[in-house]
Amino acid sequence: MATAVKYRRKSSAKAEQRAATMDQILDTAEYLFSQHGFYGVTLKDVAKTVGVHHTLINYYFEDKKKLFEDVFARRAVVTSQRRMKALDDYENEVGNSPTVEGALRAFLDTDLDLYTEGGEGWRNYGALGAQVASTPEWGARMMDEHFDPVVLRLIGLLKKALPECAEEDIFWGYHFVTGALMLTLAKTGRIDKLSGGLCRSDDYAAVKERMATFMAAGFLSVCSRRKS
Amino acid sequence: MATAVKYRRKSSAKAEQRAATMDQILDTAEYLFSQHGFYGVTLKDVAKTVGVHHTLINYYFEDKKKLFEDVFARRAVVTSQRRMKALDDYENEVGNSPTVEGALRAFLDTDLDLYTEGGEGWRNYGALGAQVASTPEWGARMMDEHFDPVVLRLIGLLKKALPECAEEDIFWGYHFVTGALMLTLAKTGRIDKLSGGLCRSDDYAAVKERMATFMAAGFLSVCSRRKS
DNA sequence: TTGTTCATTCACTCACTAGTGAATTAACGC
DNA sequence: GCGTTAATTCACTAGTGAGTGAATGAACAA
Repeated sequence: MATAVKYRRKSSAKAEQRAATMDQILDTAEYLFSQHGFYGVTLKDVAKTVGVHHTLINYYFEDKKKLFEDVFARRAVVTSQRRMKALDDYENEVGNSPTVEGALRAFLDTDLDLYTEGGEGWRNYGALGAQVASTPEWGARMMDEHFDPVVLRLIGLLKKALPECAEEDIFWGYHFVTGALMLTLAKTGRIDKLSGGLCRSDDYAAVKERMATFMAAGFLSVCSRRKS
Repeated sequence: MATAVKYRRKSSAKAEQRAATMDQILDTAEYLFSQHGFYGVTLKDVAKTVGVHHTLINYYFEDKKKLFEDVFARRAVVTSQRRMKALDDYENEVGNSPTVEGALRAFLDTDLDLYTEGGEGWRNYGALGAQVASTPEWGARMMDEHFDPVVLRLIGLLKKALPECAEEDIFWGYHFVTGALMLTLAKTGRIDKLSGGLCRSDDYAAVKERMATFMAAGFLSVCSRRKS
């Protein structure tokens, strides 16, 4: 680039305002999309909740679809990187002998912690992700785009932990794991009613306590069965 | 997919015509809702696909919401009763000593068979159910309304099979099971890409082969851990 | 044959949707 | 202070949504 681009220090007031408004829009859209889906939310709904004119959303985000994708992408990169790092750390720790439960813990517990500690925004994002994941329309595509690398990393570790296991069994096992995780993040309140209040949809700690153990046993049983 | 042809059998009674048209509308709506969700489908979309005027849908079904609920309810009763019967049969067979895997097989395999053998309509319904299950808006409510009895029946059996197990563990275990089942029925095509074609989203037989075993081991591991 | 019933369409209404381009307002940088 | 730039709103467009009540026309019952 021959032209000297002048990177002026953005005056804080405007830049801050811009960032703040965009964040508010993203947060609100995230929440509303997580409750009603893409088509169930209008730009006016979002604008009204934020307290700005609805065309401001077109000003900041190309169009509605772009807004949706930006909402999704914003946190996808965070959770993806976090889990990737957790898997790296785990592998560095155990070298060539990972266990199924260890790998699953690196993957699942890291994420569940994020949703536990990340505040309302993260919880809304979880619900959005869960909905996206079970939507044929763009579900698969968006999950692929954002999460394939981490997932394949996990699967690599699982293969190492279960060297005799058929690949299909590992993929189906992973499929069961995501299904369970997604329903957890969906936070629909169903388990609350079903259990008469004994369990709570938003009790990620309870899930963390059980999930990796539960799923690890599942992997082992299916793989050993098929080996014989 | 759906043929836009009106089958006007001269000899058929009006009642038959009525039923046929309503079924076509239900089938089409079922498919479209399963792909795009409630708000992602317009009555015109449905009407156009069926090949009738869009106001005919208001004639047969009070309004859009009622159509959606009718679509959902139509097959909910079938799968619910089928699984209920399977659980009854299983209990009659094994009396007072059910196993976790046995109970899960009665519940899961019966349903997976239905989706395998039931044709396109059932597969669309499965995808719809999966989407509904992870939607906070009405998800929990609709699942509660239609499936609570069977689910509590299953949970009763699981408690019998695991008398020492903490109730929370059983509920969370069931939660994992549904999550996995729902993602299966969602049929998003994600596992296909992820596994490089090794596994196929619509291969319910593959799921049936693994799921009950996998989940039963999960229950056992979590319950035994907590007992100690 | 005729009058009735009912599936189906038609002509509209009213509200709302996403998006655009011009206008306004406030903050910057000089 | 002054011209510039960016945030925000305003006035509109063009199109779509669900739903209603009247009209059509075919089957049916007498």
